[in-house]
Amino acid sequence: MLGDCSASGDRAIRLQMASPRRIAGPNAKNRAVLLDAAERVMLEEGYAAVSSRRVAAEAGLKPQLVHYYFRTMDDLFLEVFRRRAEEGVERQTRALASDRPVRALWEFSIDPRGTALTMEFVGLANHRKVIRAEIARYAERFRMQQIEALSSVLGRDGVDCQSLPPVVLSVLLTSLSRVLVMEQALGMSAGHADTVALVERFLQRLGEGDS
Amino acid sequence: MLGDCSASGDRAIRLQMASPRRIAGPNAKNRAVLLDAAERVMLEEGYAAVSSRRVAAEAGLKPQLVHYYFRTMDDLFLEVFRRRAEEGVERQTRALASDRPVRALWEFSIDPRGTALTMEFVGLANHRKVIRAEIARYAERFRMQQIEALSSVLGRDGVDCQSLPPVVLSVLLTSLSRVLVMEQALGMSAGHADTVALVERFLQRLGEGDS
DNA sequence: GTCTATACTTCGATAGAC
DNA sequence: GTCTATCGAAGTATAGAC
Repeated sequence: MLGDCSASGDRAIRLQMASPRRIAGPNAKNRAVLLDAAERVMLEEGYAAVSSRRVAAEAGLKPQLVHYYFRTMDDLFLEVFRRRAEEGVERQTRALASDRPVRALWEFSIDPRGTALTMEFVGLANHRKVIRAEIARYAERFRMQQIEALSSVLGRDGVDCQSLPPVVLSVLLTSLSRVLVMEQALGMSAGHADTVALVERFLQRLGEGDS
Repeated sequence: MLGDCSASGDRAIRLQMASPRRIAGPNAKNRAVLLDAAERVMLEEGYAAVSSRRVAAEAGLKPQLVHYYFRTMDDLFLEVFRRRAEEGVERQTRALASDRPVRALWEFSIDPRGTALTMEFVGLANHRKVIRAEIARYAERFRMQQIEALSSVLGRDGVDCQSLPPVVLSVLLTSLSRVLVMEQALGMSAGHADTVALVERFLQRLGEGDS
């Protein structure tokens, strides 16, 4: 009768507590198509617009397929996030290893696309704890990486480490870039040019002036 | 204090192009109840959770009543925003008029509740242009007010106005407070204490040290 | 002036057909 | 291994009863 559910040959433990429904393998072609579509919708219309139906339409697929490739919408969000976060870690690693690490970091941070997506995820994190945990994990990783790199730079270039600890510089650069990009999205620009100029002067003091 | 929009009598032109459906007057008691409920939901679960059903449940009313008091959900969002924005303008005016204006401004900006709500609206603004326009309008108003007040303070206290123009200070304080609050919401704290300490030192230089 | 009944749309998710 | 048919809940909004 009923009892014999997931019997032999399937000792595999169901880590995902939920349904035994079948899901596509991680390398299926449509997975990437859907991830791209979700990301596009998220950027253009905000996370709230990312529904299975909307994403499917964007990808040119049937809505139900979203649930074949991703068990839940949270799974989809998580994968969109992880993909870009991993890419971000790599880009930041390269930036911090360059000959002008602070400038490279700044230019990387001020890139609107990355920030816009991040802001969407931060919004999403407000009411989805799985997402919040994942974002926090990566954000701390980013900051630690920055602190480490900035420590050696600030020590080397005769900047007063007392009045500007590396961790504070990290917070400052992150804050400025985030808010500048955010305000630009709103159509604001008051004070932006002057603020960027201030950062440029600081970079020059570090010997990382504009080439 | 707030723009008491839909004026008296009924010569009032239907600016809202849409339906002639009847709507409650602006002072009906349940309006405030619903606005409060919407704000609470927005803060606790994010803007995406603010649906007519959810808000009604929070307010202890029937879902359809939301549409009696507010023609559309956007109208509801706008009124929640305007109410707090007007209050914010007043609070900032008082802060900037105090004997330690920069400190008062900083403490006002770093208040989590105000920032959290603002961030929700910024997220919402990504895909609702009516909201975007309204937020931008108020944000510029806030900044202008700050610049004006900071100009006299910076001039007065011997801070080098060349290297730190008032508008840049405004952008800096806004950015720092926004991001600090945002990160706190994610459970992050790395570098926060040090950053706050830096701001404190700056306030001291302005003669606005902690009493 | 205030609220109810209800239409119509879109949502996430599952079961089961190929 | 891949996709379709379909369910039940939740979404916005309107028309009309009290």
